[in-house]
Amino acid sequence: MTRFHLTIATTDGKARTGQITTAHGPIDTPTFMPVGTVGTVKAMTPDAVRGTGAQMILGNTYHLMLRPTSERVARLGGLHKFMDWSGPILTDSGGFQVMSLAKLRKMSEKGVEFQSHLDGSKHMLSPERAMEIQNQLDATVTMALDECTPFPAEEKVAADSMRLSMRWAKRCREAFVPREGYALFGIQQGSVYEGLRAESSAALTEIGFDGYAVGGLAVGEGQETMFSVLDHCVTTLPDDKPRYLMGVGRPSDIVGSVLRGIDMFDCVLPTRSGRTGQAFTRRGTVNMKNARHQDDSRPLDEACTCPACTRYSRAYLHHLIRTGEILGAMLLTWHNLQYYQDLMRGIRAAITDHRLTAFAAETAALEALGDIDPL
RNA sequence: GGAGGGGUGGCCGAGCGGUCAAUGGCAGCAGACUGUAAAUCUGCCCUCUUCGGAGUUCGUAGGUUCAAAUCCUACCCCCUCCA
Repeated sequence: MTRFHLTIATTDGKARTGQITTAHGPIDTPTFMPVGTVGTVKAMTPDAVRGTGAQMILGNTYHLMLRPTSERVARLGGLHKFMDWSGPILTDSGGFQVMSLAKLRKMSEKGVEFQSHLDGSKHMLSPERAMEIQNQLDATVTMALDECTPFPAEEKVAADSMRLSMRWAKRCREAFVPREGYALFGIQQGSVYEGLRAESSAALTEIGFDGYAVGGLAVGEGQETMFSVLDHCVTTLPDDKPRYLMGVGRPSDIVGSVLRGIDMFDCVLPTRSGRTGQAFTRRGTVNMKNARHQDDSRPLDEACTCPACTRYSRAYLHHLIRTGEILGAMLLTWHNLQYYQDLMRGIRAAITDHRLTAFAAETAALEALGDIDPL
């Protein structure tokens, strides 16, 4: 039987490395999940995504609900089959769109009424409906519907928002249909307030979830603040269940968060940046749009094994990005995802070797260098 | 040879007496991007600047006017049609 569960192999301070067992295969933690909002990791084939070492990807309730609709995906055999991703899939609940599409939705106790950004049609997303959609998508990990509280938020506002998310979390738990190897994650909110985060943890733990996410961070508060929030809010979550920091982040954000007890991450940064010309490398973050790469015959990252680095020059990658060619977006996305997965492998090895603190310092120092001229 | 049309900042192209250092677009130079309304968005883009401004621009040379990219004259180029 493939019961959904986390097995911790080694710990290093608050950090842990191990494996999550799911109905769709194992996930080595800490893990990074590439974002595939509308049923595709943009500019990548599933094989390529898998090839970088990614084991789990994200999909999105809101986007797939509108198009092609969860009912259609279900009819076609579920999201795994539909997009040819046989591994685990986690679907966000639409909670982030509550924030990012704030102008296109109305909140009530019942749920969120979205006005489609595609055609203006109205769609009621209640906790129950969010569970139904994610079930139809056949998500391995279903996320509870929450409100991603914007930053900054007054304590009273953050409290009201968090408590609404907790009431919704309970309704999600009740509506969720348990299946072997599948999971439902609750999402902690509370903005930057320690008391609210603790209250949220207690509420979620009381309800009981298969995993716990930390939401509402990396929304403009800055790394220092995010880390100080994580310092107190992560350990209030059960330590025998996966802990997922939603929407994070830069390499240094990820390592620093692992150091504070996080097991799972997702972020659009490697894919979006890949499409807009920014590459993460072992020599700093490089903007491939810059004219200084025009005649550079060297590889983007000499130590990287991805096709962009092993088969092409910086000059060619620069040319592709410059001319807006699709291949440029593909190659840089590929590279960034490879870099992120290499980073996660490095993190896991560092935990195993009990040297994550040093590893984190190196990552942060590298990022602080910024866009240096490498090699 | 005749009749028209036109020459505007790297390119294309608005403007047609003052509110014009001159709309836009492209190219160029940078920046941003954190549960994706993003192959997107933002800034700069004549020269100098203490960023308040200052100085030179709209084919060339004159002229009219308080004021000209805009009106007049001459000249130099370019395009279209006719012969």
